[in-house]
Amino acid sequence: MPASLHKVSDSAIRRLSIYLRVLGGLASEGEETVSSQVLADRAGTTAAQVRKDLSLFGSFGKRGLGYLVTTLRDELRGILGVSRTWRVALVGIGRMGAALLEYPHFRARGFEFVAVYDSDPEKVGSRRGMLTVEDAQVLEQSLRETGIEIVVLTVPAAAAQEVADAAVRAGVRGIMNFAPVALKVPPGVRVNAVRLTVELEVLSFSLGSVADRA
Amino acid sequence: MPASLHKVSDSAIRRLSIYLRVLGGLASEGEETVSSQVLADRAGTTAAQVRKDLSLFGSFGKRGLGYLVTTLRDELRGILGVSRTWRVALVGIGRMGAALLEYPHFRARGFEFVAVYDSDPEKVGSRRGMLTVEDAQVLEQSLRETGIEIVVLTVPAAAAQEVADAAVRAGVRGIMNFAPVALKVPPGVRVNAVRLTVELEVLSFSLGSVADRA
DNA sequence: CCTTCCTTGTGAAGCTTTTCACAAGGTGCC
DNA sequence: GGCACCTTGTGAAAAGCTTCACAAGGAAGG
Repeated sequence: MPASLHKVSDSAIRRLSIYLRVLGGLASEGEETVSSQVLADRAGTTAAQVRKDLSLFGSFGKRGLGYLVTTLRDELRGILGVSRTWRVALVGIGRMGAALLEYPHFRARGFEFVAVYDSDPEKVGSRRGMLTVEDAQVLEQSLRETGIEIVVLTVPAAAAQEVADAAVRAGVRGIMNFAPVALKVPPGVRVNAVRLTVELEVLSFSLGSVADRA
Repeated sequence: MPASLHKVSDSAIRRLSIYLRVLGGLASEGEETVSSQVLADRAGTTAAQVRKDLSLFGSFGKRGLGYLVTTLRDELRGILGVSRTWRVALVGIGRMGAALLEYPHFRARGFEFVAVYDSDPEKVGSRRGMLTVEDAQVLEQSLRETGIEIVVLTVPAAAAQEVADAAVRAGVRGIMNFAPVALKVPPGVRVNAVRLTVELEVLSFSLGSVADRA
């Protein structure tokens, strides 16, 4: 029944991450068990979907009772790979980059920024909280030396591919890309794009057509 | 062949938005025509997918030639509802809110912030660029009066549902939600969630399993 | 211990989305 | 004007994802 390597869909993983967030909330409310129905309600999906998603990785529930909140939370952490702390680098420290650097939920969930890069000489050398902005020119070597595996990209679109290439050469395997371009990376490297304008345009489309759903 | 009201999938709309962005780039490069293949490459999808997506709304191409860049761009603007300018309100002006307020791509694509709200007395009354932060208490009435239809939510999770309820009462029909909670809204109101932590956890998962794709 | 009730895990069905493959239509060169 | 070549639009097939429905397992109370 476990299926660690049977390919699991992206949307299933997204939901697991959401379940993990919900379980955190339930745990701090003192709940000990939770049914797939309640989990689904809080996560914005259906009970069947929750059970199916979880069944991709094992049987975590108790029939007649539900799931043990903290146990399931720990299982999900293991599945998602967030029992550990991930060291993350930020490239491009504009307003968006600065906001992400301080974004409390990242650290709370095990993602810690340990390096910041920018190509603007005005910014290089300045402090950002615990960190000093490094020159983007040293990015490749610096990433390689620190063994950082995840990079968050908040650079202008024109620079994004170049930075991504350097990061990949340095051994980075995961990129969270805020720049509005489709990055080309070799197999084995995963890019997750955050397209803020797209999200707004989807809203715009929905508001335009009269028919809609909740 | 046009299918304005045949339900169109969310992912198709997301891709249309991406095509629109790509077409903007092609236009400013002076390209006059583009094939589905080139459009697909730049958008990170396949030629067949591009043609299928476009065919949902009409026949915009010329066989043997491709698509006229500016014409298709204008068609997509119409389809997505961004030929007009959308007046948008921001609720919650922390670091993330401030970054979004200045995010250049929003305005460039026709989304203009025209109001900012926060519940922190320290912030209420302060200026943010052209705008003055208003008290979240007046949000409902103020939104109603200005007829704003889209709201961007960057408030703490605990406050999000309450704010969303007020916005909905004020006639808002589209919400871009950055708070890590699933909002409950009535039919006819559309919520688009931006889950930054989820995106990182998807990366974490991909890096954990050895098998991976580009 | 037995009965009743509840909730999971999961094949199977149903639905949606993507990919395939090719006829049809149009371009541009000769 | 004709021919060779290119690219779209689109049914049909394939793949993927979600929903359904229920047997099986376990809890709780009497």
